[in-house]
Amino acid sequence: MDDLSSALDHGAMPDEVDSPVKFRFPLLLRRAWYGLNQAFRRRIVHLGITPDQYTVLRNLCEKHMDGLTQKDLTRRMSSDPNTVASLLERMEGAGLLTRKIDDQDRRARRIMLSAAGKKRFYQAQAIARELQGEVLGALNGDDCPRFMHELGILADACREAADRSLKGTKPS
Amino acid sequence: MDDLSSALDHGAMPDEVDSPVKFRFPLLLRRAWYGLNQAFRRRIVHLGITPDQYTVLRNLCEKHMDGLTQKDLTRRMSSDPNTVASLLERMEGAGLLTRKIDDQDRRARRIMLSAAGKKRFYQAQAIARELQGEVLGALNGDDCPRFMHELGILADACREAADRSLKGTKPS
DNA sequence: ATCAAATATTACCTACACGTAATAAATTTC
DNA sequence: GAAATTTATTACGTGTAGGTAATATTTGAT
Repeated sequence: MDDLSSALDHGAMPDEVDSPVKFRFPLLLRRAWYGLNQAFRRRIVHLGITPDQYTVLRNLCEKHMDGLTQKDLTRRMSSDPNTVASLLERMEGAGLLTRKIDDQDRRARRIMLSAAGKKRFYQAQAIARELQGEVLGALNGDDCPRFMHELGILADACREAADRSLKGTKPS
Repeated sequence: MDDLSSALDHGAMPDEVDSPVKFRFPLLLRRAWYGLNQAFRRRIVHLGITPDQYTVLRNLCEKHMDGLTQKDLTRRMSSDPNTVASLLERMEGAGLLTRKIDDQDRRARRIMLSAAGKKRFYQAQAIARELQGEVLGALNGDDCPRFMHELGILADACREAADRSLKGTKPS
């Protein structure tokens, strides 16, 4: 067809040879994550929060009465400082939390849940649990712990790959 | 502390009782997806494309010489018509593909990969395969097929939950 | 043929992901 | 203890997720 593909020796090589479409990890991961996220978003839209905002609320609510810094939150959410900053800005505007300069480290800001934020969290948590139950119900209960263990291994491998890819692109 | 939490009977109920943090599905899924996406983005940035653009290229390249409509692409990517539209607009501007009105249905636009797009895809595909190999290497090879099968089941369950959540919010 | 309903896409909006650069405060180094 | 480095955050930019509404074309009912 063209000289470009032949230059790379990729005439008409289907990808399915070594990994059938239905089993490719990135595809399945994307499908699962987008689906779960969308389902949750649609179910909590009436609470005026998004899935990511719920993640913030959950992290703040889980035995962190002294609050968290944005850095802590960023790490716990597998997220990014920039994203977390704007997320918290919106949530502060909505009255779900407060940000105050940390006493020990005046560079950092300590995030504390407001009463309204706590209430909103528990409302959404009931919905989250219901949804999680529906989804995990599709799996044989006995297989679940092992599956989650393996997903955890892969999640760690993904994060490590991301960290490795930051500098030097791939240290062989 | 406040009257709001007591009003919902949620004094200080830790979430870990029925599902340890390390095993919660949404957390693991988020961590895996963000990590994988970030790793891939960092490894292909020099090619001038993003992971989502790669997904477009892959779908167009996989035995669809007659092209796909945006609707087709949207479904195959587990994505959204709006997102796909702007994605394709950028990619068309970058010369990776062309959009022309479909002959059979003049509402639709048929997307065709350009030679440059095809070349870019094969360059990125090598990187994608390498990355996938690194990540899946963390898992015992024997466990892989079963894991992928189960992940597929959950992915389907997530999508179905999302579809169910569109109308009626939750048909009880 | 005509009008109503369904469908593919675009336009516009808000929220998030994440990169780079700037700012400010802490820590290390000399 | 002042200067250099590290670290937490913000400011700003591009790209993606996805909602609503508008537009255009096709399909279906009359």
